[in-house]
Amino acid sequence: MKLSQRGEYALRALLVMGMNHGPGVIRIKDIAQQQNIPRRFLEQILNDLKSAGFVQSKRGVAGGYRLQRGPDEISLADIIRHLEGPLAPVGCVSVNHYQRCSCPDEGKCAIRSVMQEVRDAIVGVLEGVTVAHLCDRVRDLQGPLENPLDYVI
Amino acid sequence: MKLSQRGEYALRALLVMGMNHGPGVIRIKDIAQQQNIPRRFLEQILNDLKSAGFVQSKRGVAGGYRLQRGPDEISLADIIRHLEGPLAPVGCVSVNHYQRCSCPDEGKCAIRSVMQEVRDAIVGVLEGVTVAHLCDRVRDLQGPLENPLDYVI
DNA sequence: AACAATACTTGCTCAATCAGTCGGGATTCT
DNA sequence: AGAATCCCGACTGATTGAGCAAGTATTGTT
Repeated sequence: MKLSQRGEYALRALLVMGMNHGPGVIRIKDIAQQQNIPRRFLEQILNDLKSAGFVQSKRGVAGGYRLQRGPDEISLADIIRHLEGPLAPVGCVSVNHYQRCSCPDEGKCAIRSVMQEVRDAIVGVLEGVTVAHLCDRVRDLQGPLENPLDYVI
Repeated sequence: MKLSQRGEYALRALLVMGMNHGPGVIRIKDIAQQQNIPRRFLEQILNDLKSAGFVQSKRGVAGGYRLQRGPDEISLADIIRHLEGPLAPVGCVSVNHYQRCSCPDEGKCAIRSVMQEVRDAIVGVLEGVTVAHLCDRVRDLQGPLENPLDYVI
């Protein structure tokens, strides 16, 4: 029931890209500095997010990253599933990565039925939140600011 | 967001003890066989559960384990917290094992606010389910049986 | 008192995962 | 041509997970 450091960094990076979403790209270096993420590590992570189709990249001197889809089309559930694997606490209640467990009859397994509820609770939250929602929250939480670029994540 | 094998075994073992709750004890060997858990590994786990105060043991030839408190006094949240650490997906939203994260202002962190909801959702389920509830579920799920000892977990 | 069955303790292994680091290669703008 | 940037693969060092093994201590039975 843990989000890895890698996962947290990824979310933070995606949020930065969400806040600055537009035609242009953002440099890894900037994200790393702003969010205090080891640059080399972030490279790996963004590369991964790229092959998963969450972000696009542009190489060369004015290169960087941007979201591939709109911020409202990327749910946290999708992101975390890709980075951390199943959201379900045990494989036998995972919808997308089901894996049979060793109990004799799943249909009658009480533990499974509880874990099912846990899974649904987690997925319920994460499926309902997109990067765009995250951006809204940032704006809500920070209230009105002098400089609209002066936000914090 | 994962329950370890160890954790699953522990829950299964506790459930067996819950179903057979009474003055007597149950042998490790029996639990291990019934639930298909490596015996040596289960010894470790039960020992751990013992030092945590969930179960009692009796040594010697008619020895074994039983629940220390009543099945209705042990919540899954307690058990899992002890075995796996915090239920929260990130330390900065954990109530019992809070740990500051690297973001500049937690109060304004959008990711944190989502993770808070995830935590609450998980805790909401797990806090509400005790070993006794699990036992009820077993009985519900299995329906009426010839032999009341002939249940499955 | 001897024996057998049981729990207890300690220490070990082997593999996987996490959190990075590093060196260099490929691309693109100026 | 050169600098800035992303890209790729390998590597490390620490930690955790999932057990195994050998032997010790305790207790009931005979």
